[in-house]
Amino acid sequence: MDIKNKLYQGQGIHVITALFTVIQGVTKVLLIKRKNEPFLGEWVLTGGALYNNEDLETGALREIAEKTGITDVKIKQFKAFGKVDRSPVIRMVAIGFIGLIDSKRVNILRETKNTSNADWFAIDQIPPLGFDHEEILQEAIIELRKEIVKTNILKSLFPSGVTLPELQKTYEAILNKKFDRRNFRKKILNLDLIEDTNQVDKFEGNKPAKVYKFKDQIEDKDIFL
Amino acid sequence: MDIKNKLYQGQGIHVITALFTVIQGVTKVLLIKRKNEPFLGEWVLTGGALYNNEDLETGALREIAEKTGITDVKIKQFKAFGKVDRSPVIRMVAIGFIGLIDSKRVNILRETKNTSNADWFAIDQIPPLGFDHEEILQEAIIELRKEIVKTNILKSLFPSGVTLPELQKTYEAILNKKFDRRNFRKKILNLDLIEDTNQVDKFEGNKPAKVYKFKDQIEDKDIFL
DNA sequence: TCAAAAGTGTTCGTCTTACACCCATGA
DNA sequence: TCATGGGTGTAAGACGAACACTTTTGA
Repeated sequence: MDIKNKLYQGQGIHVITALFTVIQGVTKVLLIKRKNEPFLGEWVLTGGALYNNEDLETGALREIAEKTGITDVKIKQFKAFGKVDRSPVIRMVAIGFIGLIDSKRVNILRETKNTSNADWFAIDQIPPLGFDHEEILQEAIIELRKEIVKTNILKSLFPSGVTLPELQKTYEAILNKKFDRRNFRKKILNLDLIEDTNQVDKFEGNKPAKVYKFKDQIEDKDIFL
Repeated sequence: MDIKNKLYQGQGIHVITALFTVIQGVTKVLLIKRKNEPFLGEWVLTGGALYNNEDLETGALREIAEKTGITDVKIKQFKAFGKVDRSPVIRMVAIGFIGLIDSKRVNILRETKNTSNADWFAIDQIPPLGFDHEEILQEAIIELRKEIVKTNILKSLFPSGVTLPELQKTYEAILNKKFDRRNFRKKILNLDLIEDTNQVDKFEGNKPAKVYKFKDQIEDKDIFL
């Protein structure tokens, strides 16, 4: 390989995470306002250039930690984005991740060295985004919907456990669909993603709900049986 | 973005395809013997450096065309591989693709400018591979198994149609599993991937089989109903 | 005792699995 | 007419959808 070959010289890698949360039944994504060129002043997803000394996931987690202070997110790589002109500076390929965090755990850094603002936006009320982040976000939403029915990715949203009614509201928010309570319970328990703790969650004035937690390990289902 | 920053200067992108075929009930992958450093003389998957003027898929297809002469393969991006030390020259991130081709259509170029040999290898008899291609191949096999039950990716293997007994042998080879003939028919037809043509395929000495073809468009199934 | 929210079971239709016989062809 | 391989149906169990009443709690 000739590292001076003009055909492929001067390339770079982005690691970009669509970081979701669910607040009061609304699915939201964290957006950051840029403080530098290119796309100065525009909103983008969490992310940036991958460093030479870190793996893809490590880089994505570093960017998340810089913007949110959160260090224990589960993220999942879902697709690479590499249109020739997706970045105006040099040829950049973006590796896209999704992740979920409990928004109550985050104190969003409103201003950092590279960003002038940050906030949660409902996924159906997204402003114009810089780079190709609108495309990345749309694919991220699809991936998120696939992941929550197959993996324990929602564990990051409920680190201390969740009741089935809460969980149902979360699924309904992310999938944008309503479920019958009885059928939801059967289905979600059949997915083998969560397990009963022996605690109950007391609210005022109504029957306490059982608390479940996401398993640490999910076994893969057989395909095509 | 400071393009001279040492933290992320001097990166590059690989596009790598695990190109599969099925020959007489055996799933095989195309491997190439390298003629240059690094990994001179070692076997690797089809691929190479992405050029600055091409999208990811375009680059992967160019590499396939250079090695096989085939230009109408369906490929699917499935994962990026970015361990810090996966390439010994400069920091390279690989974008992994899978694809299928009918081996009868290929005259493998045994010798090209960059490669000294090329051949099909059964996926359970793979020699040591250069770079991180063993890892890429293992994940590619898993992806292939998922794809053939959800998409028309097998269309490239049977451009002129296929009978159900042929198709069953193919699924059995790729999934490494046997099926009951009657149940296989029901299941595959239910997947809505193929449709009846009104032709039959005559062999000698037995009942002619109906010919089906893969649809061009597969509609996505609802998740979680 | 009431309001609010959680918990639970049954029926029906559809899909999954296991399993055996008939059909069309060329030799 | 026979050997080879292709095509089809049915019964039993599992899963998905629709649907209503009972339980627990605090006010």
